Amino acid sequence: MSWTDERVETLKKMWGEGQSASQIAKELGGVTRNAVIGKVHRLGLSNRAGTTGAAAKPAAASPAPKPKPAPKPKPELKTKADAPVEKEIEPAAEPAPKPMSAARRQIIPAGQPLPPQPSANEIPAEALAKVSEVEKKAKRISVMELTEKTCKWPIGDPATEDFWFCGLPSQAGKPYCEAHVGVAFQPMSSRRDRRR
DNA sequence: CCCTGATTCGC
DNA sequence: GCGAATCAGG
Repeated sequence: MSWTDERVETLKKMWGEGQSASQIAKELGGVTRNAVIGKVHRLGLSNRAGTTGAAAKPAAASPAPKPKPAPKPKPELKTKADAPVEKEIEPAAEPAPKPMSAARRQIIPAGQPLPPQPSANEIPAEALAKVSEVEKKAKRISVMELTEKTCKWPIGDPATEDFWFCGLPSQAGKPYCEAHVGVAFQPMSSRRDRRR
């Protein structure tokens, strides 16, 4: 497989959405995550808004600081009719005030306890914030799509259609993604350390 | 062991 | 330019 325009586009899009290299590779097919990562680097778009595994690398001590300008403006591509090019979503910019749709707007019914939904008890505000942030990127997968490797954090009210699972990649063994593990497994004494 | 991205280097 | 192998880390 070669990096056609389309494939590169998909790569950019997904990478921008925060998808992992392996997920992108899987989506594209015919390539491994290494290929994806390699391409990402060659394209100059490496760092994203916070990665999981090993992001920031010293990159050795190369005395050749290469600033990467290359904004790479994209010339308008006009074909027959104005095809709805694409809806580039702004990467981690601002928190975007909850654009909740009417459906999702549904307020929590007082009485029926929602799923695990942390009783907002002693959960660190930052953790909760992280969760709500993550929920925006959630894949919204159905129960059928859950695997050993997807976050099984339920979002919404199971009694309505307004329900889905996070679906983001879960970490080894754990049933939830990083963010949800944070609020799911609160030791006993909430926070303690904090880095970054 | 699962996963993540980063880097290297032969092709 | 490409990407497997390797590295480094969670």
